Amino acid sequence: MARTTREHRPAAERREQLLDAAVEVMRAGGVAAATTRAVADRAGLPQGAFHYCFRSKDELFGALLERELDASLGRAWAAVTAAGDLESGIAGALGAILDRVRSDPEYHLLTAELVDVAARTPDLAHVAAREHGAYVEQAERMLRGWTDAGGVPLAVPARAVAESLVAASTGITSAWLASRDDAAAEATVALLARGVALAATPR
Amino acid sequence: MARTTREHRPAAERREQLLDAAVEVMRAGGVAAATTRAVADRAGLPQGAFHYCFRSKDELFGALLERELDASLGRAWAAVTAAGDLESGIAGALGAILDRVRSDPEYHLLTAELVDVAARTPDLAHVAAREHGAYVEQAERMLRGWTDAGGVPLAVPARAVAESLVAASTGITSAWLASRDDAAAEATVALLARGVALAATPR
DNA sequence: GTCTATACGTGGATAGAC
DNA sequence: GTCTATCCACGTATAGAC
Repeated sequence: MARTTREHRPAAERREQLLDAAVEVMRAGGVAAATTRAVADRAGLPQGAFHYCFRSKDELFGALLERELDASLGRAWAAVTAAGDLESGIAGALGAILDRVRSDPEYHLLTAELVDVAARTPDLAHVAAREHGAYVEQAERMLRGWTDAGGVPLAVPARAVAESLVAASTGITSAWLASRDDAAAEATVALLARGVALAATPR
Repeated sequence: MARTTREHRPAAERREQLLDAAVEVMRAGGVAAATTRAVADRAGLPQGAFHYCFRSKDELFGALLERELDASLGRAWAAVTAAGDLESGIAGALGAILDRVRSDPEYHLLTAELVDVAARTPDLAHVAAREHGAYVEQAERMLRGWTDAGGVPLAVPARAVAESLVAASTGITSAWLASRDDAAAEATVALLARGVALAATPR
């Protein structure tokens, strides 16, 4: 027998429910699949619920973008702790990111698509830019952690090295997502790690 | 006064018209904006014309993907001709790609989105993979051209260097598309070019 | 072969009941 | 605050005129 009434829950909780559901729907079918109906259905809510949690689909989209990118950011360079020399530290970091992508390709395909869409949408462009900046900053912090502790001096600004690492990780990631070629990805990790380390260290 | 009849043109020509129109529509509004109506309108054709040129929207999408990626590929590393040493050759190549992206950001945002969508779509995943492979191959050919001519030996397989260059160019491109930071992008080009050259050359 | 008119489904959003 | 019923615009595809 169908339940006629539904438990009343605070709107904030419903929002989270809907955001979770949106991610699930998008994982399976991409951004285009996330209609208000599909998202609400997945969340086990009536379609109308959508519009008293979010004013519009665009608003959900913005909220989703911020939440997922922040979450993704938090996990990005986290796995990397210690490092012997600079090269193996960088290789470890790039390898860790690659592993995360390999363990959940759909999710990372989704975040890539989200960033693309955000970069095009005027209201959301700043989110993509801010996210990129935060990503670089985190890489820079990681680098400084190593250099301060291990006494490895850099021949170039840490910021520039950080930018290069972010570019490298993005490139490696999207190459793997397109080709699914493990060997090539690992070779690229090794070569770029070696290269960045060499270019960043005084000779 | 409205023209009541329309000139009859061969279907192949209509297809090109529609593909051109699809690119224009997508540049402005992303992949999602490319509805059959919008595309046909932009091409100056009735909506129904769509369906005797393409069996479905998916078919247009596949055709578009192949055409644009092939075109993009043809232009990718073409600007680079000669090079003094390996490092400046690589820097020139990466810089040329960055310039192309800067001169037409919407278009490159679009190709990025197209690749994302293709990678997710089962029927189209092979297109993304093939494109990536072709891209690497072209970079490898460029490298071989330099090494054969200039007598610059490589310490690692040319293929691995090529993979790294493709990853680097992708990463640099998407960083710039997100941040629009010219200085950072140029610094990354320089650092990665230097790094790849150092890592690829016997020490 | 080319084009028009139209059917049918889907999607976003709202008004108002509970 | 929560939910239902419904509106209207849009999107794809087809049937059939020219």
